[in-house]
Amino acid sequence: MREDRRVKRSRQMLRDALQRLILAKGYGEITVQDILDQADVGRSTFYAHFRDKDDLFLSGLDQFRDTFEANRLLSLAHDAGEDAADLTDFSLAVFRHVEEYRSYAKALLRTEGNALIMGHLRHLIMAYARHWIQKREAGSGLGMPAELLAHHMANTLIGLVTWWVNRDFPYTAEQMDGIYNKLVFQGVDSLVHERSGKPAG
Amino acid sequence: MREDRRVKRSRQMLRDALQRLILAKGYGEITVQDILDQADVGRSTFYAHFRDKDDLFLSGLDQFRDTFEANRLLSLAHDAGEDAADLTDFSLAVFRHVEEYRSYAKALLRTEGNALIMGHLRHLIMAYARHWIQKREAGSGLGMPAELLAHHMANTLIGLVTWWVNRDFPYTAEQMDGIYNKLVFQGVDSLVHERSGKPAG
Amino acid sequence: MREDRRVKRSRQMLRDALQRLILAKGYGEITVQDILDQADVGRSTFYAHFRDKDDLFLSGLDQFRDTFEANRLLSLAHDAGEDAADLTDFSLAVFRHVEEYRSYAKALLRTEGNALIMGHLRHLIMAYARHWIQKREAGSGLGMPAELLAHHMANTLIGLVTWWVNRDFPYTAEQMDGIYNKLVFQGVDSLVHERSGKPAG
Amino acid sequence: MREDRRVKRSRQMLRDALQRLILAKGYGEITVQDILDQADVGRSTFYAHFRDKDDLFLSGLDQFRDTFEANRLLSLAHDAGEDAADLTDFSLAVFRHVEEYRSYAKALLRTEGNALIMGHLRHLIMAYARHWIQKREAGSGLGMPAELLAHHMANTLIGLVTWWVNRDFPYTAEQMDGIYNKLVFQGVDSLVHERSGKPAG
DNA sequence: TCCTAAGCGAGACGGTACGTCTTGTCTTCCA
DNA sequence: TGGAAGACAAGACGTACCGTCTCGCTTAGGA
Repeated sequence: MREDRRVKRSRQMLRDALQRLILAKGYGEITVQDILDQADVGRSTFYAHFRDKDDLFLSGLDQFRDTFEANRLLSLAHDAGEDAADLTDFSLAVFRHVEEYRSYAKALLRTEGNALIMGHLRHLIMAYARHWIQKREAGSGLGMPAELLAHHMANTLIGLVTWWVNRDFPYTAEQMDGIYNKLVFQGVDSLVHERSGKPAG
Repeated sequence: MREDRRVKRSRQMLRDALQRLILAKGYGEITVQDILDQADVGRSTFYAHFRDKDDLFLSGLDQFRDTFEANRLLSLAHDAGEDAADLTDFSLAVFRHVEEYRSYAKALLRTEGNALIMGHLRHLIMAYARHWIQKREAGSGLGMPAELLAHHMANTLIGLVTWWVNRDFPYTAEQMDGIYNKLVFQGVDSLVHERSGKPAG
Repeated sequence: MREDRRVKRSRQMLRDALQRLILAKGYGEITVQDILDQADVGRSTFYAHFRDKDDLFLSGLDQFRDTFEANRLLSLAHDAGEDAADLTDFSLAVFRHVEEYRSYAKALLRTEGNALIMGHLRHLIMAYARHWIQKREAGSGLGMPAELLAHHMANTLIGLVTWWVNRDFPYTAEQMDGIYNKLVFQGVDSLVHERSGKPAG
Repeated sequence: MREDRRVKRSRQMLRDALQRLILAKGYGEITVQDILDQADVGRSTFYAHFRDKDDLFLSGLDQFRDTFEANRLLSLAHDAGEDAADLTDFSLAVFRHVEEYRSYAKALLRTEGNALIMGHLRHLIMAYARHWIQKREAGSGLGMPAELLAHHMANTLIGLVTWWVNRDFPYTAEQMDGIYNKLVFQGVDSLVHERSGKPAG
């Protein structure tokens, strides 16, 4: 009976239901019963597959990440010979991805913060940041732990995305990525001292 | 009968109870009943004074902020003629304050995130950031909204504090403040002495 | 706040609700939620007062017993000088009581058996039986443990009542009591006028 | 696949599993899932063969009855010419049978009452009682319906067995049968008026 | 000093959601 | 292709908290 396809179906129906509900009322307001009704699934089925609402959400997030990753690598396929998993590409991909799913992103941030997703996202982003740092670090001290740096880079990206989403996307993804790079790599001083008109498009 | 002094006493007992409980089990695990027991106060009294647990917590936070602010200004009293409320001083004061209340800070961060306090803190810090920005901005465009910048500066400070607390204070407050200033004002590039191949966003 | 009268009221409302429901659908089919709805009481209130449905039912049974006992003694008040709590009177009182609450009795027996009430009833009746036995036993061995006898007398009463109720009361209470006395005290042989060939066990 | 022998095997495995579980935890505490696990059988298999737990139990009971009946007749084989199915013989056979399976009997009575088995047993016993009554009744009125009498005779037997089992078999089967006959046929009065030492063995 | 409105503790209450459990049906796989 | 495995819907259970409420007792501050 290996891998009954009903199982996969149930799990997906639950994920879809949750997603719909997030758009409709925001993550925090959703009860397990809501999900059950929306997915037309029995209570025991839910708990057979997921520990709780967060677990379900995270499982969706994993799928999301896979999709994101696939898209990102695909879009960089032509970039042969180069290391595709560069942080820059990564941050831009993040902004673009968020832009693509704007309404979902807005719904997720409805409840200011959502420690769950933020923690998860940070972990994910930090992996890329660590990678980038390792490449640059070679032979030279950083003056601070790589971990702290990775933490900072991830935090900044998340912070900008949050701001961007909450303000209803006042810039393009490319502009946001420009801002991100400036803030993280050059710092605030570079803004004050230079005469700059607009963030580089 | 206005301003029965029992009122003030009840409120303070509740705040103290919450604080003790935060140290004991972390904010998230505390129930209203816990607070009632700890403060030896009736349920109706609690709800007469505070809307809910968060409200009580925030009321404590306001007190905290006042204390913090008083201390900070006091410690800068000698600094006559200068604007004491400078951001630099501010960030250092934050690190020092957190250091002073390390166990409380750790307890608060036990539940990764705590959107409530973080949101509140960000607002507070952003006020200082806005002030700083206004001073530097004079006459020169920033290339991005001051609000975004303030957001970033607050976020970074919060991020560093969080990292610092979770890693159990591996640096002094002064070192952390140095890191903060470097990351925010000079950016990551300044750390990497070999010119990184980072292309302009 | 001693003996908050709300408490008594809640408990009584729950008991009444259960009684109504027993009449309506039989004990076995009733869910806690049914009771809550019927009594217009919150779930937590229910569980604050009773462990579960059976507990509620038994609490009602206790009331019932008190009423029964009060009535019985009252109706025997004139019978001065004699011991009113005689088993004979008791069995008749039982039949009469059951007759008075016929519909309730029928509802209770809907689910053949109901070990809960039967066990409880047996205990109650055995108390009377023990009393009767003690009076007769004086000085003469019974040939078997008094407990066994009490058990038997109670069982027989319950059995007759059950049969009577299930057959829809084909006799009067007085007739049933006569049958009960004959079966228990004289035995089956007394019914069969031809001397049966029954060999001694 | 005529009468697939798997079918018979499955049915027997389920019956055995139930029996083991009854000994282990008492009938009432057993869930269908317990049986499935114990029998190492799938859920659908169970429901393919039995309506529910009671059905399975009853099917085992039928087997049991057949065994009982076979034994009883066998042990009376020499008694040619007489009607072997006499009630007296029957009651004694019951006590002996129960004695033989004492641990199983105890397990079954763990949950005071068990309306299911009791109802079933009563039906069975009543058949014998009816038979006995018919023989004695010839030509003489009983003063009460034969059904009621049969009910009473069955009830009493069950009651005694229950008491016997719950008290851990304080008498021999023969002694119990003596008590049974005395209580049912002579009645309680006979105990009080006669000077008797011990129930007739 | 009295007395009176408020503050207060105690905790009952209705309500909501949870995660667990068990049942009997239904779908899929496999021999 | 028919039987076994087990996924599933349904829904009851008892628990945990919440925020509202109803009590009487105590107590402070104005008369």
